[in-house]
Amino acid sequence: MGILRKTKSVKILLDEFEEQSTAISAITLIERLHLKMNKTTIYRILDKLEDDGFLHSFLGKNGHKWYAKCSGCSSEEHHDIHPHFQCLDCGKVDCLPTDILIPDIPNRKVHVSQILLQGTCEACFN
Amino acid sequence: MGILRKTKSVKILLDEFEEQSTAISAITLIERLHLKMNKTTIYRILDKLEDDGFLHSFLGKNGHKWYAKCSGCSSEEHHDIHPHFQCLDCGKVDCLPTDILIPDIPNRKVHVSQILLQGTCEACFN
DNA sequence: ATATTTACTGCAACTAAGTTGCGTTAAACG
DNA sequence: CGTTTAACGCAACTTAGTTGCAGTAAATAT
Repeated sequence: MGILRKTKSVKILLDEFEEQSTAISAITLIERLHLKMNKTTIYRILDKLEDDGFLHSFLGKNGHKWYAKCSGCSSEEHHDIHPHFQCLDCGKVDCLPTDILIPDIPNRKVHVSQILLQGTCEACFN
Repeated sequence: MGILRKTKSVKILLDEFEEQSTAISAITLIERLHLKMNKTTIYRILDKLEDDGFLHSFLGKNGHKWYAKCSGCSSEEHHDIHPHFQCLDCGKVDCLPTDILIPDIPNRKVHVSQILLQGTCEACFN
């Protein structure tokens, strides 16, 4: 049901995503903010921000949860199904604007696609 | 370092994948075989069968580990990077022969791609 | 066929990400 | 300022997967 009150904790988390355009894992946030708030709070707020269409989540390598800002989503619909790129050197995860074409598959209907690419990122490439 | 001895447990696990062409999650195998072997053994054998190039693994929804037979892989190289399809109705997961084209991404080098499609499968479609 | 070696197994205890219940705190609003 | 209740912190839990170690059983040698 999304965020109802703009608490101190909510503001702190929003700031984290404002400062950084890359995706952030729940684990990273828990480490980074453990003096400021409890991990339960972090998970609950992330959940709600996702419901609100402010963040979207996906699973990185190891099946751990990552969050990144949405662009143009609402609480009604998430329409930012894009691939994510995780750098195997520095671990950074970005959203890729690139669209990957999912071909039609006979007798199946694809609703969701989760694409995680792994390799070497811009910064680590040089 | 792969399988060295063809034990009873190894044979039982190989049979599971022989009988079924779809992917099987580690959790399912643990449930299904808990009278025949310990979960530690299951995880260890699956690991080794993957090293051997007999199985490949990937993460399903929830980040849980799934395994499926390889076709034409060796202990040197896995070259069956294909998309996987998980049915949201029955939960079944298949390997898709379809190739999905990963476009070149400026200043990044893609090494691995993990594509999980979710939707409605053949059987649940009708 | 029996003995020896050591890879493999089972068990119990652990790790770590994420969840739940509940009593307390602090936003929001009259 | 007082009341309401959403949100918080804490501790305890859940569960997938891992680790260490002593005992078992494949494979190989005798």
